[in-house]
Amino acid sequence: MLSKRSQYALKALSYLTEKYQKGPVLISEISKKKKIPLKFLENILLELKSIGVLDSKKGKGGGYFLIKQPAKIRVADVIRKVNGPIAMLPCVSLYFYERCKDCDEKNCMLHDMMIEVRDATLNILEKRTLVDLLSDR
Amino acid sequence: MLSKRSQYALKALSYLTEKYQKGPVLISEISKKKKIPLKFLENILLELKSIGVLDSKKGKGGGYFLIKQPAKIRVADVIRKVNGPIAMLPCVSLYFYERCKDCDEKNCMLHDMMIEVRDATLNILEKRTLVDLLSDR
DNA sequence: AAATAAGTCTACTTGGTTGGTAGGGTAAAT
DNA sequence: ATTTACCCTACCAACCAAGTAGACTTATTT
Repeated sequence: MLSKRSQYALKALSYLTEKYQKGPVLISEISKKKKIPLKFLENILLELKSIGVLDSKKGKGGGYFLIKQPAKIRVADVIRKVNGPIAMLPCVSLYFYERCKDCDEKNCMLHDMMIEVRDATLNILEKRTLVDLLSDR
Repeated sequence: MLSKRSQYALKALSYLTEKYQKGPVLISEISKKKKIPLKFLENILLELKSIGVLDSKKGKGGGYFLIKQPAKIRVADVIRKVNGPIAMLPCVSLYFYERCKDCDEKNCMLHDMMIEVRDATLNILEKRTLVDLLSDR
């Protein structure tokens, strides 16, 4: 399941996509328009800065804004940052890989099946970008 | 992410698949062979009875055994019982549906994308059965 | 009938995660 | 210097995951 955090992140980013290249947008504005608790949203946006999709300006006239083309910001990357792994098992995760004890990956059928699931999922989430999230309203 | 519970469930069932129609198997045997904490496993097996894939006999010579052909027991159904929803959002879940507030499903692109992900996932997990989990060792 | 084997049931614990909230600090513009 | 707005740290309640403990019930064997 996607966390609230991820859903909020995507909603906020989709709002910023609508306002792309129109100057900084207040956290409070996003919060109000997308019905996201303000302080929670602050925290999420801050985290998103680390994947280089947005930046902020302080002081009057400040706010958040995308610094990357919305069409180049992949849904998968947002989810990975905010939610964590997309795969169903650590041992099949590309970005959060962890070896699994008590299971030889070479001949574990569960492993193989979960790789298939991962690929099918990524095939969708890595092709979709913020632009695909629009017409959301 | 799949819970330990689900992984244990699938491992236990795959062991029972190997022993299909060879009489009851002790929880303690499964526990030892598959390295699953005994009391935790007890609990999981008990829960699995409710989806009608296995039954048990008490007393000496007792144990657990499959009552359905392994080739007809779908991985997806096991996961649903033990782990919960497979979909990434409640509003796109087939078996655990919940309407999402603050998002009109009719024109929420996130919703549509997650339906795609769900279908891609189910296309794999509903086609695979316990038999496909073998050769696991 | 008693002993033993085995699953059943209830309850508890421990640790981590989720979804927040509170409040002061810092930087930038006017 | 004041105001605006993001930054940072800390905290909290509720929930869930993973597992443990122990008594209870049912079935078999002697």
